[in-house]
Amino acid sequence: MRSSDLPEVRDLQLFRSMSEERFAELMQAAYLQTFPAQLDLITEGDSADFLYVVVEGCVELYACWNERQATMGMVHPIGTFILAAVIKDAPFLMSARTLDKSKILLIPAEDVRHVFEADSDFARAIISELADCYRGMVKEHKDLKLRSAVERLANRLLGFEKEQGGTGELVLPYDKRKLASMLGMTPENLSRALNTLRPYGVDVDNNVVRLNDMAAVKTLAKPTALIDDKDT
Amino acid sequence: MRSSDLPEVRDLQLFRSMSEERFAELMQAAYLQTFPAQLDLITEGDSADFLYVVVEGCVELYACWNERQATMGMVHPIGTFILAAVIKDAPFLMSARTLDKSKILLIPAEDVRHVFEADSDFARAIISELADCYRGMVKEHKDLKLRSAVERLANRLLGFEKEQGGTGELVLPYDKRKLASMLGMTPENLSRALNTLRPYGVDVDNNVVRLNDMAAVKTLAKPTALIDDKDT
DNA sequence: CGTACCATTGATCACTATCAAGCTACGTGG
DNA sequence: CCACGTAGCTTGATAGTGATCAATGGTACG
Repeated sequence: MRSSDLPEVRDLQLFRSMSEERFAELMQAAYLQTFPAQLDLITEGDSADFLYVVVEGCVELYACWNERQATMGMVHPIGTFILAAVIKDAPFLMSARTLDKSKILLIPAEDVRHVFEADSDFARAIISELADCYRGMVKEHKDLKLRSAVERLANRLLGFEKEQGGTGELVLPYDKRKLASMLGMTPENLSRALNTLRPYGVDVDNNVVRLNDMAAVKTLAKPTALIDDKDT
Repeated sequence: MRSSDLPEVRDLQLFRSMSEERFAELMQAAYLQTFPAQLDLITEGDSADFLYVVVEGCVELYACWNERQATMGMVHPIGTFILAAVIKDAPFLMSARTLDKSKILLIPAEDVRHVFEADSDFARAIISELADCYRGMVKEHKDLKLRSAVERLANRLLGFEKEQGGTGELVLPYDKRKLASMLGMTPENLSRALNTLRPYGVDVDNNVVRLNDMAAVKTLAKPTALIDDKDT
């Protein structure tokens, strides 16, 4: 791998402030690989051999316990996952699988740890990334702990609508089945929750949702920056 | 504040690897203050002026939304909180209040950010701390998303029993009311959940719990390092 | 054209929250 | 020392929320 192959990766917040040499050192041992959809990349409990960077496609993070399974998050280009496990050299707490055919960069964990010991700019970038991950997880936790299923759904719809341009219309970015798991409910329940929202001007046509009465949805959803904003 | 005043703080993982000068620099502007019980220290949404270190006592982290409230975690000596907000210079996602009378060290956020820019050892220590916080939150989230209330309770009891010496007996470290909120349920429900566990050899006497049949509880609780272990 | 998978709906059940009442322990003030 | 109020815990009754099971219809893909 040469660094020139991946300007988008070089441009990641995480790598932007590194020196060219360090970046080259990291990339030298890295693999860029294309995986088919629905392929298991890592399994929780395994040890962290690589840092993963999603370059194309989409990766689902999920967790299992006692035959149950829950989606913990989605990773889109350009994003990394399992940074914390790599840093701590600790077992993964989550599993990951491709959702679509995906191009993924694998950076040996050893090298990441080595470079972060040597390059304090990289160390600072990691801090920023980890702090973001932490705050994201806190928000997810608040969402689940403080809201009902319908409230979570309404807020998520508002979020999708905003990030898709604020046209009052949105496309569900995943299967309803996946979406349900993300929201911490069953597919049947998601179906009913969408019906519950119809009186609030929410019209569903397959994976297209129209929000005809944003005010009503917001009154129900009560979105707040401290849970629903990606940044802040 | 002089650094010699607080050997325990100096011994924190977070500060251990700093040079004496850097540590002195941090401590110079810091306040060590004693607060009464039930005092609000920070409110979610506020901006991060200080990094907090609990030296004595106990602090509850909690979050609110739409008149609802949930305990997000507890901080015991010697532990820090809201590190991520300080680093990112972002608003708090959680509120904090003292549970008991508590001695707390307040380090100006400005200084923390300054020192972490200058001292790469400190930066690395922050990485380790943040990674721990992140992984802790992932575990909390898995716990809530994958388990029922009784399962969460059973696992928590096993955790308390282990950290209190593994004698088969444990003292509930908080009010049942708080414990319920930590576990994501109502006090009434906690009461009933404890009754549900009686057939599994769980005897409750006020805040003392005896586990007379560890095997039975474990069969129900199915504890796993990937959710229930503090380390790993 | 059939198979497989997803989404929806209905019926039912399990779990959790809410509301109300009563109990106990504790601290205060008479 | 006792009466009282307060707060925390428990229990019962009930309602609400979400999960499970089963059946159906639609759609994509081979």
